[in-house]
Amino acid sequence: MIKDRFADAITPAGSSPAAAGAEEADIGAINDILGFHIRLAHGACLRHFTETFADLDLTQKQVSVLWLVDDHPGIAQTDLAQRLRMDRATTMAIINRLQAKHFLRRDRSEKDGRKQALHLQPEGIAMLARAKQAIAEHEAWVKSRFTDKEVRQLIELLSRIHE
Amino acid sequence: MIKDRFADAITPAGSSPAAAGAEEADIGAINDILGFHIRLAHGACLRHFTETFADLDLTQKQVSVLWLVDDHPGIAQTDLAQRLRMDRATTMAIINRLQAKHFLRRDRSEKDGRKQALHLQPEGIAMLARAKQAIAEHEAWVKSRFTDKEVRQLIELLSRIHE
DNA sequence: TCTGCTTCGTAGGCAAGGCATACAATAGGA
DNA sequence: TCCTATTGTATGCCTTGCCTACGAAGCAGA
Repeated sequence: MIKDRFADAITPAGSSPAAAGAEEADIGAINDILGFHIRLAHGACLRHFTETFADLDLTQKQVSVLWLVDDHPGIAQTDLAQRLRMDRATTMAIINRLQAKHFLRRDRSEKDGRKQALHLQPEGIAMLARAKQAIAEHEAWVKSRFTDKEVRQLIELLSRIHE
Repeated sequence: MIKDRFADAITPAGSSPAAAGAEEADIGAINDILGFHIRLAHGACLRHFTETFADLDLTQKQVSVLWLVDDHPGIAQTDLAQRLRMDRATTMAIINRLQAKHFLRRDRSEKDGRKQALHLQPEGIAMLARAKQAIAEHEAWVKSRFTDKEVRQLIELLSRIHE
Protein backbone atom coordinates (compact mmCIF):
# COMPACT_ATOMS: atom_id res chain seq x y z
CA MET A 1 0.00 0.00 0.00
CA ILE A 2 2.62 2.46 1.02
CA LYS A 3 4.99 3.31 -1.71
CA ASP A 4 8.70 3.64 -1.62
CA ARG A 5 9.23 7.00 -0.06
CA PHE A 6 12.56 7.60 -1.67
CA ALA A 7 11.06 7.52 -5.06
CA ASP A 8 12.02 10.42 -7.20
CA ALA A 9 9.83 12.46 -9.45
CA ILE A 10 10.70 10.16 -12.29
CA THR A 11 9.89 6.92 -10.55
CA PRO A 12 7.24 4.84 -12.22
CA ALA A 13 5.63 3.58 -9.05
CA GLY A 14 4.38 0.61 -10.98
CA SER A 15 0.97 2.09 -11.45
CA SER A 16 1.30 3.65 -14.80
CA PRO A 17 3.45 2.12 -17.51
CA ALA A 18 3.71 5.44 -19.27
CA ALA A 19 5.14 7.10 -16.21
CA ALA A 20 8.62 5.81 -16.85
CA GLY A 21 9.76 8.48 -19.21
CA ALA A 22 6.80 10.79 -19.11
CA GLU A 23 7.67 13.01 -16.23
CA GLU A 24 5.14 15.75 -16.96
CA ALA A 25 1.86 14.49 -15.62
CA ASP A 26 3.02 11.72 -13.39
CA ILE A 27 0.96 11.90 -10.32
CA GLY A 28 1.43 8.28 -9.49
CA ALA A 29 -1.18 5.90 -8.20
CA ILE A 30 -3.49 8.78 -7.47
CA ASN A 31 -4.36 8.54 -11.15
CA ASP A 32 -6.28 5.38 -10.48
CA ILE A 33 -8.53 7.09 -7.99
CA LEU A 34 -11.89 7.74 -9.57
CA GLY A 35 -12.80 10.41 -7.05
CA PHE A 36 -9.66 12.29 -7.97
CA HIS A 37 -10.69 12.52 -11.59
CA ILE A 38 -14.16 13.63 -10.65
CA ARG A 39 -12.66 16.45 -8.61
CA LEU A 40 -10.34 17.57 -11.37
CA ALA A 41 -13.07 17.42 -13.99
CA HIS A 42 -15.37 19.37 -11.73
CA GLY A 43 -12.67 21.93 -11.12
CA ALA A 44 -12.04 22.35 -14.82
CA CYS A 45 -15.75 22.75 -15.48
CA LEU A 46 -16.12 25.22 -12.66
CA ARG A 47 -13.28 27.37 -13.93
CA HIS A 48 -14.64 27.51 -17.43
CA PHE A 49 -18.11 28.18 -16.13
CA THR A 50 -16.90 31.03 -13.98
CA GLU A 51 -15.08 32.54 -16.93
CA THR A 52 -18.11 32.21 -19.15
CA PHE A 53 -20.34 33.81 -16.54
CA ALA A 54 -17.96 36.55 -15.50
CA ASP A 55 -19.99 39.15 -17.38
CA LEU A 56 -23.27 37.96 -15.93
CA ASP A 57 -21.84 37.77 -12.43
CA LEU A 58 -23.57 34.50 -11.65
CA THR A 59 -22.35 31.28 -10.07
CA GLN A 60 -23.27 27.72 -10.94
CA LYS A 61 -25.55 27.40 -7.98
CA GLN A 62 -27.27 30.65 -8.67
CA VAL A 63 -27.98 29.67 -12.25
CA SER A 64 -29.25 26.28 -11.13
CA VAL A 65 -31.63 27.94 -8.71
CA LEU A 66 -32.90 30.44 -11.28
CA TRP A 67 -33.44 27.60 -13.71
CA LEU A 68 -35.35 25.47 -11.26
CA VAL A 69 -37.50 28.31 -10.00
CA ASP A 70 -38.37 29.04 -13.60
CA ASP A 71 -39.21 25.39 -14.22
CA HIS A 72 -41.22 25.13 -11.03
CA PRO A 73 -42.86 28.44 -10.20
CA GLY A 74 -43.86 28.64 -6.57
CA ILE A 75 -41.33 26.02 -5.48
CA ALA A 76 -40.37 26.08 -1.81
CA GLN A 77 -36.83 26.44 -0.58
CA THR A 78 -36.78 22.99 0.93
CA ASP A 79 -37.81 21.41 -2.34
CA LEU A 80 -35.14 23.38 -4.11
CA ALA A 81 -32.56 22.27 -1.60
CA GLN A 82 -33.47 18.62 -2.09
CA ARG A 83 -33.28 18.81 -5.85
CA LEU A 84 -29.88 20.44 -5.78
CA ARG A 85 -28.64 18.45 -2.79
CA MET A 86 -28.02 21.52 -0.74
CA ASP A 87 -28.39 22.37 2.89
CA ARG A 88 -31.32 24.52 3.92
CA ALA A 89 -28.97 27.14 5.28
CA THR A 90 -26.92 27.15 2.09
CA THR A 91 -30.06 27.52 0.04
CA MET A 92 -31.01 30.51 2.15
CA ALA A 93 -27.75 32.25 1.37
CA ILE A 94 -28.16 31.71 -2.36
CA ILE A 95 -31.78 32.84 -2.40
CA ASN A 96 -30.81 35.90 -0.42
CA ARG A 97 -28.25 36.89 -3.02
CA LEU A 98 -30.66 36.35 -5.88
CA GLN A 99 -33.33 38.31 -4.09
CA ALA A 100 -30.92 41.15 -3.42
CA LYS A 101 -30.41 41.35 -7.17
CA HIS A 102 -34.20 41.37 -7.66
CA PHE A 103 -34.07 38.18 -9.69
CA LEU A 104 -36.74 36.47 -7.65
CA ARG A 105 -39.17 37.10 -4.82
CA ARG A 106 -40.47 35.19 -1.83
CA ASP A 107 -44.19 34.86 -1.37
CA ARG A 108 -45.69 33.27 1.67
CA SER A 109 -47.32 30.07 0.47
CA GLU A 110 -51.11 30.11 0.78
CA LYS A 111 -51.37 26.40 1.37
CA ASP A 112 -48.63 26.10 3.95
CA GLY A 113 -47.78 29.09 6.04
CA ARG A 114 -44.33 27.73 6.75
CA LYS A 115 -43.25 27.71 3.14
CA GLN A 116 -42.08 30.45 0.86
CA ALA A 117 -43.25 30.26 -2.74
CA LEU A 118 -40.46 31.39 -5.05
CA HIS A 119 -41.12 33.22 -8.31
CA LEU A 120 -38.82 34.87 -10.82
CA GLN A 121 -39.03 38.61 -11.24
CA PRO A 122 -38.83 40.13 -14.73
CA GLU A 123 -35.16 40.86 -14.19
CA GLY A 124 -34.61 37.25 -13.22
CA ILE A 125 -36.38 36.01 -16.32
CA ALA A 126 -34.25 38.23 -18.52
CA MET A 127 -31.10 37.11 -16.76
CA LEU A 128 -32.01 33.46 -17.05
CA ALA A 129 -32.46 33.88 -20.77
CA ARG A 130 -28.97 35.29 -21.04
CA ALA A 131 -27.67 32.62 -18.70
CA LYS A 132 -29.09 29.86 -20.84
CA GLN A 133 -27.16 31.18 -23.79
CA ALA A 134 -23.99 31.21 -21.73
CA ILE A 135 -24.73 27.69 -20.57
CA ALA A 136 -25.10 26.55 -24.15
CA GLU A 137 -21.69 28.00 -24.83
CA HIS A 138 -20.20 26.39 -21.76
CA GLU A 139 -21.79 23.05 -22.56
CA ALA A 140 -20.43 23.21 -26.08
CA TRP A 141 -16.97 23.64 -24.61
CA VAL A 142 -17.35 20.63 -22.34
CA LYS A 143 -18.97 18.44 -24.95
CA SER A 144 -16.53 19.37 -27.71
CA ARG A 145 -14.31 16.49 -26.65
CA PHE A 146 -17.03 13.85 -26.81
CA THR A 147 -19.31 12.25 -29.30
CA ASP A 148 -23.05 12.40 -28.64
CA LYS A 149 -22.96 8.80 -27.58
CA GLU A 150 -20.16 9.44 -25.13
CA VAL A 151 -22.06 12.37 -23.64
CA ARG A 152 -25.10 10.20 -23.00
CA GLN A 153 -22.85 7.52 -21.56
CA LEU A 154 -21.07 9.96 -19.30
CA ILE A 155 -24.32 11.43 -18.02
CA GLU A 156 -25.64 7.98 -17.34
CA LEU A 157 -22.54 6.98 -15.40
CA LEU A 158 -22.45 10.18 -13.41
CA SER A 159 -26.14 9.86 -12.61
CA ARG A 160 -25.45 6.61 -10.84
CA ILE A 161 -23.22 8.47 -8.44
CA HIS A 162 -25.52 11.27 -7.46
CA GLU A 163 -28.85 9.45 -7.48
CA MET B 1 -24.53 13.44 12.07
CA ILE B 2 -28.24 13.36 11.42
CA LYS B 3 -28.98 15.37 8.37
CA ASP B 4 -32.39 16.60 7.39
CA ARG B 5 -31.44 17.17 3.81
CA PHE B 6 -32.67 13.87 2.52
CA ALA B 7 -35.29 13.43 5.16
CA ASP B 8 -38.21 12.58 2.93
CA ALA B 9 -37.98 10.72 -0.31
CA ILE B 10 -41.52 11.58 -1.25
CA THR B 11 -42.08 15.03 -2.58
CA PRO B 12 -44.87 16.85 -0.79
CA ALA B 13 -47.90 17.06 -3.02
CA GLY B 14 -48.88 20.41 -4.37
CA SER B 15 -45.49 21.93 -3.98
CA SER B 16 -45.31 22.65 -7.65
CA PRO B 17 -47.48 22.10 -10.70
CA ALA B 18 -44.80 20.19 -12.49
CA ALA B 19 -44.37 17.82 -9.60
CA ALA B 20 -47.69 16.22 -10.45
CA GLY B 21 -46.68 14.20 -13.47
CA ALA B 22 -43.01 13.50 -13.22
CA GLU B 23 -42.75 13.49 -9.49
CA GLU B 24 -39.46 12.72 -7.81
CA ALA B 25 -36.43 13.91 -9.70
CA ASP B 26 -38.00 16.13 -12.27
CA ILE B 27 -35.56 18.91 -12.76
CA GLY B 28 -36.56 19.59 -16.32
CA ALA B 29 -34.21 20.29 -19.16
CA ILE B 30 -31.41 20.90 -16.71
CA ASN B 31 -31.03 17.12 -16.72
CA ASP B 32 -29.50 17.30 -20.15
CA ILE B 33 -26.73 19.57 -18.97
CA LEU B 34 -23.54 17.59 -18.62
CA GLY B 35 -21.98 20.15 -16.31
CA PHE B 36 -24.92 19.79 -13.98
CA HIS B 37 -24.33 16.08 -13.56
CA ILE B 38 -20.65 16.61 -12.99
CA ARG B 39 -21.48 19.04 -10.21
CA LEU B 40 -23.96 16.71 -8.56
CA ALA B 41 -21.64 13.74 -8.81
CA HIS B 42 -18.82 15.78 -7.37
CA GLY B 43 -21.05 16.95 -4.55
CA ALA B 44 -22.10 13.41 -3.73
CA CYS B 45 -18.47 12.27 -3.73
CA LEU B 46 -17.41 15.18 -1.59
CA ARG B 47 -20.08 14.47 1.00
CA HIS B 48 -19.16 10.83 1.27
CA PHE B 49 -15.48 11.69 1.36
CA THR B 50 -16.02 14.17 4.15
CA GLU B 51 -17.96 11.62 6.15
CA THR B 52 -15.31 8.98 5.61
CA PHE B 53 -12.58 11.39 6.67
CA ALA B 54 -14.39 12.93 9.59
CA ASP B 55 -12.26 10.99 12.07
CA LEU B 56 -9.02 11.89 10.34
CA ASP B 57 -10.02 15.53 10.01
CA LEU B 58 -8.69 15.82 6.51
CA THR B 59 -10.14 17.31 3.34
CA GLN B 60 -9.83 16.06 -0.21
CA LYS B 61 -7.28 18.67 -1.09
CA GLN B 62 -5.20 17.99 1.97
CA VAL B 63 -5.08 14.28 1.22
CA SER B 64 -4.18 14.97 -2.38
CA VAL B 65 -1.31 17.16 -1.26
CA LEU B 66 -0.04 14.63 1.26
CA TRP B 67 -0.19 11.95 -1.39
CA LEU B 68 1.70 13.99 -3.96
CA VAL B 69 4.36 15.13 -1.53
CA ASP B 70 4.88 11.50 -0.62
CA ASP B 71 5.12 10.51 -4.27
CA HIS B 72 7.45 13.38 -5.06
CA PRO B 73 9.60 14.24 -2.06
CA GLY B 74 11.07 17.71 -2.34
CA ILE B 75 8.36 18.91 -4.68
CA ALA B 76 7.84 22.68 -4.83
CA GLN B 77 4.57 24.41 -4.14
CA THR B 78 4.23 25.64 -7.70
CA ASP B 79 4.61 22.17 -9.07
CA LEU B 80 2.05 20.93 -6.61
CA ALA B 81 -0.32 23.67 -7.60
CA GLN B 82 0.04 22.80 -11.27
CA ARG B 83 -0.60 19.13 -10.74
CA LEU B 84 -3.71 19.77 -8.71
CA ARG B 85 -4.82 22.73 -10.78
CA MET B 86 -4.78 25.07 -7.87
CA ASP B 87 -3.86 28.69 -7.37
CA ARG B 88 -0.54 29.47 -5.69
CA ALA B 89 -2.35 31.30 -2.93
CA THR B 90 -4.76 28.42 -2.41
CA THR B 91 -1.86 26.00 -2.27
CA MET B 92 -0.26 28.16 0.38
CA ALA B 93 -3.30 27.95 2.60
CA ILE B 94 -3.42 24.18 2.33
CA ILE B 95 0.28 23.74 2.97
CA ASN B 96 0.00 26.05 5.96
CA ARG B 97 -2.70 23.89 7.49
CA LEU B 98 -0.75 20.70 6.91
CA GLN B 99 2.38 22.26 8.33
CA ALA B 100 0.47 23.45 11.39
CA LYS B 101 -0.46 19.83 11.99
CA HIS B 102 3.19 18.84 11.55
CA PHE B 103 2.40 16.61 8.61
CA LEU B 104 5.03 18.17 6.41
CA ARG B 105 7.85 20.67 6.47
CA ARG B 106 9.22 23.31 4.15
CA ASP B 107 12.90 23.24 3.30
CA ARG B 108 14.55 25.90 1.24
CA SER B 109 15.54 24.25 -2.01
CA GLU B 110 19.28 24.03 -2.52
CA LYS B 111 19.07 24.30 -6.25
CA ASP B 112 16.66 27.20 -6.41
CA GLY B 113 16.50 29.61 -3.53
CA ARG B 114 13.00 30.68 -4.49
CA LYS B 115 11.52 27.25 -4.08
CA GLN B 116 10.45 25.37 -1.03
CA ALA B 117 11.15 21.66 -1.02
CA LEU B 118 8.29 19.85 0.69
CA HIS B 119 8.79 16.69 2.70
CA LEU B 120 6.45 14.64 4.84
CA GLN B 121 7.11 14.47 8.53
CA PRO B 122 6.71 11.16 10.37
CA GLU B 123 3.28 12.24 11.52
CA GLY B 124 2.34 12.99 7.95
CA ILE B 125 3.55 9.61 6.80
CA ALA B 126 1.48 7.89 9.43
CA MET B 127 -1.55 9.96 8.60
CA LEU B 128 -1.19 9.29 4.90
CA ALA B 129 -1.15 5.57 5.57
CA ARG B 130 -4.45 5.89 7.44
CA ALA B 131 -5.79 8.19 4.75
CA LYS B 132 -5.05 5.67 2.04
CA GLN B 133 -7.10 3.11 3.84
CA ALA B 134 -9.96 5.56 4.11
CA ILE B 135 -9.59 6.37 0.44
CA ALA B 136 -9.83 2.70 -0.42
CA GLU B 137 -13.07 2.59 1.52
CA HIS B 138 -14.35 5.71 -0.16
CA GLU B 139 -13.36 4.47 -3.59
CA ALA B 140 -15.12 1.20 -2.96
CA TRP B 141 -18.29 3.17 -2.21
CA VAL B 142 -18.02 5.13 -5.45
CA LYS B 143 -17.07 2.18 -7.57
CA SER B 144 -19.67 -0.15 -6.11
CA ARG B 145 -22.12 0.99 -8.76
CA PHE B 146 -19.81 0.28 -11.69
CA THR B 147 -18.10 -2.63 -13.35
CA ASP B 148 -14.33 -2.47 -13.73
CA LYS B 149 -14.77 -1.66 -17.36
CA GLU B 150 -17.13 1.18 -16.59
CA VAL B 151 -14.69 2.60 -14.08
CA ARG B 152 -11.92 2.67 -16.66
CA GLN B 153 -14.30 4.20 -19.14
CA LEU B 154 -15.45 6.87 -16.72
CA ILE B 155 -11.89 7.78 -15.80
CA GLU B 156 -10.98 8.03 -19.44
CA LEU B 157 -13.93 10.30 -20.21
CA LEU B 158 -13.31 12.52 -17.19
CA SER B 159 -9.64 12.77 -18.06
CA ARG B 160 -10.53 14.38 -21.34
CA ILE B 161 -12.17 17.19 -19.43
CA HIS B 162 -9.38 18.04 -17.05
CA GLU B 163 -6.39 17.42 -19.25
C1' DT C 1 -59.18 21.66 22.56
C1' DC C 2 -54.69 21.29 24.23
C1' DT C 3 -50.16 19.25 23.74
C1' DG C 4 -46.11 17.69 21.77
C1' DC C 5 -43.59 16.66 17.57
C1' DT C 6 -42.24 17.90 12.98
C1' DT C 7 -41.32 20.97 9.19
C1' DC C 8 -39.75 25.33 7.21
C1' DG C 9 -37.50 29.44 7.12
C1' DT C 10 -34.27 32.19 9.38
C1' DA C 11 -30.00 33.90 11.77
C1' DG C 12 -25.19 33.65 13.20
C1' DG C 13 -20.96 31.51 13.10
C1' DC C 14 -17.02 28.84 11.32
C1' DA C 15 -13.97 26.40 7.97
C1' DA C 16 -12.33 25.56 3.37
C1' DG C 17 -11.45 26.94 -1.29
C1' DG C 18 -10.86 30.05 -5.16
C1' DC C 19 -9.21 34.14 -6.85
C1' DA C 20 -7.07 38.87 -7.13
C1' DT C 21 -3.57 42.02 -5.78
C1' DA C 22 0.69 43.37 -3.94
C1' DC C 23 5.38 42.64 -2.32
C1' DA C 24 10.06 40.57 -1.41
C1' DA C 25 13.60 37.45 -2.60
C1' DT C 26 15.84 34.86 -6.00
C1' DA C 27 17.17 33.32 -10.80
C1' DG C 28 18.43 33.94 -15.19
C1' DG C 29 19.15 36.19 -19.48
C1' DA C 30 20.42 40.47 -22.11
C1' DT D 1 25.01 44.84 -14.03
C1' DC D 2 20.14 45.59 -15.01
C1' DC D 3 15.64 43.95 -16.21
C1' DT D 4 12.29 40.54 -16.06
C1' DA D 5 10.21 36.19 -14.69
C1' DT D 6 9.48 32.99 -11.07
C1' DT D 7 8.32 31.65 -6.40
C1' DG D 8 6.61 32.12 -2.09
C1' DT D 9 4.06 34.98 0.90
C1' DA D 10 0.47 38.06 3.00
C1' DT D 11 -4.29 40.08 2.64
C1' DG D 12 -8.74 40.40 1.59
C1' DC D 13 -13.20 39.22 -0.50
C1' DC D 14 -16.63 35.99 -1.97
C1' DT D 15 -19.11 31.57 -2.28
C1' DT D 16 -20.21 27.30 -0.55
C1' DG D 17 -21.18 23.91 3.08
C1' DC D 18 -22.43 22.73 7.47
C1' DC D 19 -23.73 23.40 12.46
C1' DT D 20 -26.66 25.13 16.15
C1' DA D 21 -30.56 27.45 17.70
C1' DC D 22 -35.02 29.60 17.45
C1' DG D 23 -39.73 31.04 16.16
C1' DA D 24 -43.76 30.23 13.36
C1' DA D 25 -46.80 27.10 11.39
C1' DG D 26 -48.79 22.54 10.52
C1' DC D 27 -50.20 18.06 12.28
C1' DA D 28 -51.63 14.21 15.02
C1' DG D 29 -53.01 12.17 19.17
C1' DA D 30 -54.72 12.46 23.92
